[in-house]
Amino acid sequence: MRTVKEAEERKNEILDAAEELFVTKGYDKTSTGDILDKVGIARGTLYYHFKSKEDILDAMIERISASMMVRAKAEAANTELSVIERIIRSVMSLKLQSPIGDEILQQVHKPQNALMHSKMQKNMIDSVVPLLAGLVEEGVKQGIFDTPYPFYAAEMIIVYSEFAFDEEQDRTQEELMTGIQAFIHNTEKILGAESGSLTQPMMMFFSQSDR
Amino acid sequence: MRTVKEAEERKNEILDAAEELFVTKGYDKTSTGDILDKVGIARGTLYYHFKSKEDILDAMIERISASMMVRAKAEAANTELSVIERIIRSVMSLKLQSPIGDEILQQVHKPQNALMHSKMQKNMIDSVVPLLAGLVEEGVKQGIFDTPYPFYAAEMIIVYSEFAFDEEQDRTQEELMTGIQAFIHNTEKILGAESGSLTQPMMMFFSQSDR
DNA sequence: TATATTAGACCGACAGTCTGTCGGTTAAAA
DNA sequence: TTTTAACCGACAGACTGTCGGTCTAATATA
Repeated sequence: MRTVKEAEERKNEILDAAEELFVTKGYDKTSTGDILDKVGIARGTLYYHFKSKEDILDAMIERISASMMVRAKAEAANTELSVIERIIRSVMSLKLQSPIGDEILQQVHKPQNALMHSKMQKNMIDSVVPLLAGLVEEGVKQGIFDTPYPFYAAEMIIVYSEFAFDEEQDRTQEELMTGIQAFIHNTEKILGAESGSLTQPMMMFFSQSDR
Repeated sequence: MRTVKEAEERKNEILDAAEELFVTKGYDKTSTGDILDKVGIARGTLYYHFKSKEDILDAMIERISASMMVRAKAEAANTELSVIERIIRSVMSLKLQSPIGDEILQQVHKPQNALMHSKMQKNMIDSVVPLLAGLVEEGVKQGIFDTPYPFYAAEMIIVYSEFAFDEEQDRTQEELMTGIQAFIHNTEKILGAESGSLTQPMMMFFSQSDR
């Protein structure tokens, strides 16, 4: 009746269960008991592998974040595309293809999940900003951007996009459209890019991908 | 042995105690029992006035936020100052003179207090952005700014400043200085202001106020 | 091949803490 | 005297993390 597995395997089983529960029910409302039931293990086993509930959350975020960065880095390294295209694709790779489901992400942004949300956000920003900063620098060298602060330009863009395109912000379709236009406009200004130089590739991206 | 008070008075006593505890110990680590002890009332009394612990948090944030907005609005309405000065002073009034203590705010930004932090942030942004947007519009009319999106310009500036000047970001003194310069630069770009037009009043502000 | 040993994985009862409820009590106004 | 708003504290229910002990499978030993 007792199944023994390699630590890594069990850990992943636990993380799988936790991820689904945290994301559907929320972190606070998921009890360690829920995870126990889902995985089919005893209390002691959970705490043998993780030192606390929050430890599970951290590991889960680490896992998600790592897989997202693989995608983003791949997009950023694709030298066949222009710098602007690479920026758009690597930033978008974080928004769209969420590692989990799709609309489930709405749950992440409920006030209850503040801890999960802020941890994911921090983790994401920490890893994406340097990536984007590199692309911006490249753009500056190529003469298509003009800013003395590539890093902080990247930071401001990422931080704001993280906020503005959160599901939590309940804006109408129209507000969202204006918001996107404004975002593009402001981004061009911050990067010191020519007016409209981002609009074109952006539209192309959106028209080729479904949503 | 039993003291009866007006509901409003008790509520404020509870909020006073909660505010100090939440801010020093953190929201999660403060138990309702702690609040009970501090105020010197019984469990039932607390739940007579507030429907849950989170309800207390919300009320507390409402109270803080309201008092902050009074200051910010006063600065924004002071027509003796230039638009740029009013922007600086109203935004700064949120950062500096925190309604609580000073360095205590560090606590607010620990991961534990994610709920409190995000609620305060959301509340703040919701109320400050429209205020700042008004000032930006005024600047556009006066010809010192140039942007087709005053509201979103304001939003981007506030959201980013909220993030960048969080105590949580542990940056060196030097990084902070470059960060501020970059922030000013980017802000000028977003507002379509002349290069350097923000730097001057900003310096003046910092030199006259101690910190 | 058969048996003993060991270490890592696992179990579940339990202590301790916390939130929110509820029936009942008291002080002060009507 | 009655009524009502404020107050009390015991208690139910839930949850997290701990701990002593158990099992399994790999390895060592005979």
